[in-house]
Amino acid sequence: MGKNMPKKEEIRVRIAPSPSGYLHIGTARTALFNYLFAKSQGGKFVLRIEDTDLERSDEKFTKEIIESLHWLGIDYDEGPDIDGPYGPYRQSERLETYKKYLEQLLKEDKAYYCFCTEEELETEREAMMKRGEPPVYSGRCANLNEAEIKKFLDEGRKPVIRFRMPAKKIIFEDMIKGVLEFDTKLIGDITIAKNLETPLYNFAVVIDDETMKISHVIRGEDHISNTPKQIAMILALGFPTPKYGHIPLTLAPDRTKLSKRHGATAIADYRAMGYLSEALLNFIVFMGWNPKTDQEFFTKNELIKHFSIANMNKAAAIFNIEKLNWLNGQYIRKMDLSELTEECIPHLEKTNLIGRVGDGEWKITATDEPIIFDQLKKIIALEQERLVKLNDLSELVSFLFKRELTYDKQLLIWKKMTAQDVINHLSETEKILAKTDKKDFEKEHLEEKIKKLIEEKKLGMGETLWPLRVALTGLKASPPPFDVAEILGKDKTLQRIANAKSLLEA
RNA sequence: GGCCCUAUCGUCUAGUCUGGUCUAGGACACCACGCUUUCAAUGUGGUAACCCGGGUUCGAAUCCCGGUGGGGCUACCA
Repeated sequence: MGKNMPKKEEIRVRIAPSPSGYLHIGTARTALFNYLFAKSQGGKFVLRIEDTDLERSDEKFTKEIIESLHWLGIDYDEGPDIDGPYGPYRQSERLETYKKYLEQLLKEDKAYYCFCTEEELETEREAMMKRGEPPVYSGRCANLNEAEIKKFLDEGRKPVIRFRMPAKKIIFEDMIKGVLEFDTKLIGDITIAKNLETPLYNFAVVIDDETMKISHVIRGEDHISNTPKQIAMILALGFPTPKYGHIPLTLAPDRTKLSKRHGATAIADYRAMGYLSEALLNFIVFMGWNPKTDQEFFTKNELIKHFSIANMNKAAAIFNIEKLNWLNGQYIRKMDLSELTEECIPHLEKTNLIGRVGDGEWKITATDEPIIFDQLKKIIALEQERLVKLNDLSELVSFLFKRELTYDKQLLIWKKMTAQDVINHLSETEKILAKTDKKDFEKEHLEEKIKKLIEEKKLGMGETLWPLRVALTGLKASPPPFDVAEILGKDKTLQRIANAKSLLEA
């Protein structure tokens, strides 16, 4: 490499959530695309916390955002908790910087103080809309003289700072949407700060993106209309313009912006429901992007390898939970059993089926019996191919943890059997099981024995297996009886069969 | 109201730039069948879409124009 080669401009992108709520699906998706864009090109991804609105910001949300991002594996290179060369990464800690540029703009007469009250502006806007005009600021305070200013100040009015919007066409090429054109006359002089110490969004973004050397601004398309405002300020400040890419929004099934009213919208909600982060990531990326092949499963590294912003869609996508569920089930099935068990244990604890008594030791809440990891693993194996999301688990396996099963005795009866038939069939299997050694109480062995019995005595599969299964589970849908018997163990298995028989006799 | 974005199965989408190979492909969901003691998983098959109207062209999902639908923005929020 020649020493005189110009250094290639570093790719730096960011997400800039405001800590006024949990990390939202939409924000996470924007973060993912930024992350993939950066990582696929050796760039840097930064997290910036936009907490200029102190009223609505809360540190607990900053923490939560960081945690959710971490859980998803969307790792940033610089952020509030990972220092870098362009920090600090919270807007509330960058006030000096904004002030400096605010003063510059004021001094150069590219911004001015506006004394209009919110009420005055409101009525003005309404009137303009009524007349079918774009609701732009009238410019009433654009050229105030000293006496007028003094008068307003004496009235006790608190001014805001407005940017003097030059009248021009602003054209930029969006990486996703193509060439976009705006007329600033329709925008007018926008407010950029409440005062020197409290900048407003559009201004703070411009300063931060420049001072953090952001090369590409990739964000939701709800920001398209902010872009000309920001470019106008960039031009006034003499900054270089970053490249823009506006990604389509994700919508709820009713085609409106995803919100609380539609149910879960926070990443943390999905985590709590037992969605796997890999599945969620895989799902989210497919709303708006696709590899142009039939491949549907992607690891994070594969995504990095295959991602291209040119493959992004232009239209909004609707959040389809059915597909997420399917994907999550697929990921669960492919998961290593020990790992899956680790993930599942907190859900069993949360529903109080088991309680932790020590390191790697639990006890069954209903019976006080101890249970170890390997036993839990067997239980998870039972449901691995049935699970859609982890918090469905407890309901599926609770029959294993109960002291006694309660169910309708009619459930024991297979098709046209009589109660006596069922008792007889249960007795046959009971005999075989009673003769089986405790250490041979293992599903393959049991299956072999019982199927042999069925064949020899011509008992019928359904007639034998259905009552047995119900006796052991109390459920009309469950895993096979052999698997259940192994987990239950000889004593409980026999006990449950006896219970079923007495239930029928009653 | 104004400005902007957008439009292929119910949903996610391929195909649109470079018109014919598209009687429009894949996936989810749904339905049927097979396997099966039940559920699940799995296998096979099926239903299902180019928003509408003009134009250009031998030929349009693809190009052009006009509608319509959906979405976003229009704050002293971000």
